[in-house]
Amino acid sequence: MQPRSRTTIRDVARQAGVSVATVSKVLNNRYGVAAATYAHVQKVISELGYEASLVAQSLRNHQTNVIGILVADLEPFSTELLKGAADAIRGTGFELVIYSAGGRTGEHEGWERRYLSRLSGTLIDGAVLVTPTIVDVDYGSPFVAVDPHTGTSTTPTIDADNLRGAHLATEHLLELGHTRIAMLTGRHDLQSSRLREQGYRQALRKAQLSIDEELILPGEYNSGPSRDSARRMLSMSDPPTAIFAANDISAITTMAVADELGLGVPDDLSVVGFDNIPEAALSSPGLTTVEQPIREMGKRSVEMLIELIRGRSLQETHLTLDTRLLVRGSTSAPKSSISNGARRDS
Amino acid sequence: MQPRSRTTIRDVARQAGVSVATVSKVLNNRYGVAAATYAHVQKVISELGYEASLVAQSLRNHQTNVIGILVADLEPFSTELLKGAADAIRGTGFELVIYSAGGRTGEHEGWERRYLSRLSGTLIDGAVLVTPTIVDVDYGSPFVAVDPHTGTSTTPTIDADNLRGAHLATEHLLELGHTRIAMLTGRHDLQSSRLREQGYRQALRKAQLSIDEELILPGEYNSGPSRDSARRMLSMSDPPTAIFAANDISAITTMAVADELGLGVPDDLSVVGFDNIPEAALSSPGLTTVEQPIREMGKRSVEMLIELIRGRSLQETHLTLDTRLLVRGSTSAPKSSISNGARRDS
DNA sequence: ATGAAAGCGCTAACAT
DNA sequence: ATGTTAGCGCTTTCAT
Repeated sequence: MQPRSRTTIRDVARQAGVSVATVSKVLNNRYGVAAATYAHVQKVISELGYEASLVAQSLRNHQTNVIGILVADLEPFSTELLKGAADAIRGTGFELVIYSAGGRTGEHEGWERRYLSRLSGTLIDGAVLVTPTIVDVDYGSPFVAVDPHTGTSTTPTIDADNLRGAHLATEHLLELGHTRIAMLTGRHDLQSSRLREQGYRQALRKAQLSIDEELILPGEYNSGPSRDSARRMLSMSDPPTAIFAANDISAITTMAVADELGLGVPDDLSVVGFDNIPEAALSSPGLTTVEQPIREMGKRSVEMLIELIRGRSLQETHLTLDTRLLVRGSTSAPKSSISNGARRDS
Repeated sequence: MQPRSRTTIRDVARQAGVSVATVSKVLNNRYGVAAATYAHVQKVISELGYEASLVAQSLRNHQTNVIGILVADLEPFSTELLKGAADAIRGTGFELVIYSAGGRTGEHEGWERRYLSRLSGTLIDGAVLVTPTIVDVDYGSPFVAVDPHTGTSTTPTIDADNLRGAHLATEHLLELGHTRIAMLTGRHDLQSSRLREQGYRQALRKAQLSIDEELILPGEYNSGPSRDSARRMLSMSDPPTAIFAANDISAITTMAVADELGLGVPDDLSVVGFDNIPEAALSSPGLTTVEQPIREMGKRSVEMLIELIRGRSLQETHLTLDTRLLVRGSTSAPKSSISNGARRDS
């Protein structure tokens, strides 16, 4: 019933009455095969439905034409990035395989290391690492980091202008007249998170507003912690009139919490997110957010990687893509702005 | 600067002053190694940061403890499914790699065949195939199909109760009093699509309503075609008061088109989708839809596959999971129901 | 307890 | 034009 094992090049050779070397030549379009033999071997190959084993080829050759992309988990950000990467791979002659650590990254600092060591040099020619924890390691084959944990390094890196984005978001709220602006921060181990908080602080300072540390609570880029923190903020005796969340997941969660507490967005509370994941446009009201060109980041990372694999040197090793503010319905002037008149003065 | 190539078992052996066989024994916790030697080799391994090459191991062993999941593209459905699969893999001792054909499946009927032939028997112990075109092939290693193109086969298959789901959706609209109910169909090459259309037709027939073929237009499970068809429907002289879309993407697109045409949902038009992708809850108004337990499908498919890999026989080879109607804000009684009085009579 | 050697499926250098 | 052979990194007999 079941064939004992997969068809190998030897099965083809035997069936065609030639040597394995000849079959290999046919497979790889090498010269030195008579036209008749070539055709005959081709015929046998398709009859048997034979495909060369990627593994055996990988072990033998050192070019595999496969690139890997490692993500910590499959959430909207990484999914969008994967789409961009998949787009970029088309027509390059490379194939893409994806490894997801399945959110277990907390358990192992350096989760990506194990994967990469096992794969590089053989199965894949290089890899894109999304939010890697370690970057200054020699993995034996080229790689590109997207939104890494640490800032400066010699590793080719792609990120978005987190500092400026956070600045824009906060300024937007300031311009609307808000003065009590809270922040839901991200994952402190990630550079992007630290920069977003920094941008927020800078904008407030620039506006001569004192920073109330009680209004800076952890969101962890995640729904659970964001829910708790949002609830705490909105239950304060003097709650903020606006919240800048470090990513869209946190922002959308915040809107849900506001709704549960009977607060209207944007009338009673303005909310700004960061990322512009597809869900941001669909929420109600639409979420004002800082757009990161996520797909573009995926695309660029693959392009950079292919350059490296081809042995070419990169024009720039650190690519920071622009962010921009996208105003939707979740922000407006605070109701109280009339009573305190703060904005009028400026 | 760059080490010439990756660290191999021979490097470890040389460095530790033992043979490769001994290193291999240490790696695989085999007996027959003195405690002192064991410890020493371990030390060298970690000093060198050595990890065994997956490829070489795969070639040698025939068990790899890696399972593959092949998707045609990364859209919300497959992404949710991947999450379910990633959840299920945890703690099983297997790893998961994902291959995305990147939407190029239209070009090659049987796209999955090539991948699978190249990988099975070596790199992966088995695979989950999402919406595969061909199913009755022997790929040399076990696989499970999710939502395949063809219906009956001996291949282990997972799908949801598409027929019943479509029936429920249509009945819901009928109960609300709609009589002009249009349908945006799916991809005709997929079984799920044909069953959803069939469920719709059955429900109408059961309600003694004649089926107006002009109200059945293609959506292709995709945004572009859905947009065109929705526009056409809603511009008719006698437009439908409700639309059942074969998936949520089509449904959400339909709502956007209604909005553009100045029609309110659900006041002027009721919309029902299918799938309950995360976006369905976020749209405004929330989308009434038929819930498919997508993550559960991913989870079950992995579980089935592991059973097969372990050589156990399956309790049931065709698993059809339940679907249920999820009523949100996008459906209501038609405004015209008062004037035509159709509902009052029933 | 340790090591030498064969072989997984394939390709490439080197015969013939 | 075709075949023989070595070897990619690893595991596993089978000697020692």
